[in-house]
Amino acid sequence: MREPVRAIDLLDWYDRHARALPWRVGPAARKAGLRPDPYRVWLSEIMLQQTTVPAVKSYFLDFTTRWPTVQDLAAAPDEEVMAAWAGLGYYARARNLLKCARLIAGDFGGQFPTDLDTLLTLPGVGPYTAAAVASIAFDVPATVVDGNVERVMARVHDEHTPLPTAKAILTDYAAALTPQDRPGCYAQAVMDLGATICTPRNPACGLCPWRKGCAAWDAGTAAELPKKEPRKKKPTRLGIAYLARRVDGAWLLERRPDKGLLGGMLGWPGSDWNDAPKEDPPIRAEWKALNTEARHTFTHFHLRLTVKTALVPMDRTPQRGEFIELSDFRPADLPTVMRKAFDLTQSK
DNA sequence: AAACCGTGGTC
DNA sequence: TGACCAAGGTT
Repeated sequence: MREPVRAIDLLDWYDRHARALPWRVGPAARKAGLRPDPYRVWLSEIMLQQTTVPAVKSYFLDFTTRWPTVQDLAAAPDEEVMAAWAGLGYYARARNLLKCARLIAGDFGGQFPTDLDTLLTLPGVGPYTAAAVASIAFDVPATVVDGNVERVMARVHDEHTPLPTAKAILTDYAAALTPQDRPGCYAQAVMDLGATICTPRNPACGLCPWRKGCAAWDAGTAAELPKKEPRKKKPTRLGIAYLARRVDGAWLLERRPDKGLLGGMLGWPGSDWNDAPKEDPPIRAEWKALNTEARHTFTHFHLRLTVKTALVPMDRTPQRGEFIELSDFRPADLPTVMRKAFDLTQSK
């Protein structure tokens, strides 16, 4: 007979093994009555959407240093925030981040709502993030369901239904376990368990506080759960990027429209990305293709980008984009694919 | 409701 | 190289 899985056992484990993270108030301090700043909880949760903890850390420190409060962030210019987000990916998050910050600073008097329904109305805040903010910042007993929780629940219940079909049942399992006491610590504890013990590969079941209640442990199936529907193969698309350098060192760049891929970000003028991209240089010049192409993989396709360069005189006007002075140009402000193209012009 | 939306690490 | 994976949300 298997023992029941209980929140209290996970909380005891969390009290001893909680990860120290820049946005986290640890279990001891929380027991003393401390809670994290809701602004920092919200900001970290947006950054952590489909993004690893190591990738987020430096961005979180940079954002909270430059914009310590939601009012500071709300007052920041769009371009500065987009540049600060560059490299983190999923740029709609940054656009929604600003929308949300301005909404909170304006309509909400600077205070984040504490209830799920209101949180869900905020741009960029879905079921996971609403539950995370409610529980972690306010100790509302809401249930977080992220990839970690799905994996832990699939294993505890030895659920073989593949995702995403299994999402609803796994959510029910997770909700049934959420305690009324210390829901904020509990939410972080399940995710810590998934991140450090109940990992996708080679789970450390020997160290798991829930092993005695885990159906997959009994069945020996932990490592193969959760099941997932097979993914589609990514097609390869081709493209051309035009990197024009003016004789004074300025670079020709173009702000991308808010909608679509890399929306709102700075980038090199270029062709569409498809099977047969058309030549469409942004300024009259002698273009030379580099011998190496920039390769980059997006969420749903591979890109092979031909990089063309040209040196142009001071008095020539571009048809698209605008020249940015060398002193104002930082490659780190570009999304990664654009930075890769730039890096190719700097090598050798 | 399936498709779209980034990136870096790992195996 | 390539496939998989990571604290999802929007349309």
